[in-house]
Amino acid sequence: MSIFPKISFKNQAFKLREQAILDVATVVLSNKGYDLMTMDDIAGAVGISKPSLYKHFKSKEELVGEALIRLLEGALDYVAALDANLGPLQKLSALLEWALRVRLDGGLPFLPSTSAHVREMLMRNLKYMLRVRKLNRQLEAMVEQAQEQGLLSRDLPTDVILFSYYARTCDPAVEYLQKYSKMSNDDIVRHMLKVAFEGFR
Amino acid sequence: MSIFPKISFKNQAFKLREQAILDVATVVLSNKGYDLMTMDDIAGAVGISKPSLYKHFKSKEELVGEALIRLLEGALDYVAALDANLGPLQKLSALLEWALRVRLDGGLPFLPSTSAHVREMLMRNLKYMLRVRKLNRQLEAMVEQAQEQGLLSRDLPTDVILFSYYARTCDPAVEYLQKYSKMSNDDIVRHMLKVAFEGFR
DNA sequence: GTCTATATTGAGATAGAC
DNA sequence: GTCTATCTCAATATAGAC
Repeated sequence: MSIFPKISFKNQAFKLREQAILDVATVVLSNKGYDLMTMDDIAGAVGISKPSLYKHFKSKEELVGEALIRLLEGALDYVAALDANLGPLQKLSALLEWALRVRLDGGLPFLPSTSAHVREMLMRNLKYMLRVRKLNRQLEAMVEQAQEQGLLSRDLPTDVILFSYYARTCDPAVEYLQKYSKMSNDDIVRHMLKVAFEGFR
Repeated sequence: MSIFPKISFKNQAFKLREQAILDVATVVLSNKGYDLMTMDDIAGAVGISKPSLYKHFKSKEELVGEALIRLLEGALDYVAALDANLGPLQKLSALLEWALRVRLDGGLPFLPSTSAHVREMLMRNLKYMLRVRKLNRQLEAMVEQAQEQGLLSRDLPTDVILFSYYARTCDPAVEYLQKYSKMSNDDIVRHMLKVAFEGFR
């Protein structure tokens, strides 16, 4: 007659709700952005009260940080699961495609470069920065490799390519195409990849 | 002994201050974005009180709208002043270069696609939308011409190119390069143009 | 742990004296 | 037209009952 099962069950429910909160936060963030997202929005959409929400996350900043960390971990997992036989360019292309599809499905862009406040907040978030740096190291290595193999322009500095690559993961053209063109998601992804790697020409 | 000169002089000073306010708003907007920019910031930086600021602009939305309208008019003037002998691709390149330099000098990006609130506010701003549509018509014509002449990819739909073109004017890679690389502004512009038109390869 | 009700703060906007 | 002082309201965060 241990009481552990009950506690464990409660914990499990708690964890599940935590994921539900993060899911909601992700959608709201991607729709309204950080500043316009309110804790009332989140609590209301999840179907709990605000104080309960604060039992899970002690501040708005922490909540948003965790949502972004989960996203980064998704990216890191995706990279880790990539076929080791793929070349650096294929990996870069695959990850960009993944990021675009996540966004088209209502997910978040990496690196919300939007608000100075958000950037600053994330820079103070060690857990987040750890993952950013890990992902960045891997991407930088891929870009350098691809440049060495002549698959990416050697005329461009590595950081120009790398920053531009990040920028493509949050390219606003995606939302505009989704909203104002009748294109399928597959077509949007295909075209955005082409523009990123080949340019307008 | 007409009183007109005095009134005219006052009016002139009023107009001058209006420009000063817009200058300040432009810088603050580009640094902190819409949500973090406060009317206290603006009043403080201009050196006037908040009620005086509200004599010039009856709301924050109107102030920001006017700042963005001034920017768009700069772009329209720039396009109008372009050598008529230039081809469509050269014009597109020149305008993108202009936009990047404006931003590197502390100016604003076109189309602050950042916040849903800002987008919505601008859509309601007829004066702003009038200029957006005018600029958009001209750019669309250039892209179509360039595609017909085979200077831009004919595989890509026109709106993909057009939206991506807009996105390059507010590419966050610019700020990252400015902040984290030791590159000169000229080099940043050169590289960003190359990435936009030729892609990473 | 969950809720209702409330404290607190920050920022847009204005009243009213000069 | 300009300012000081203030209003108002929305949103983060919490106190306290159950």
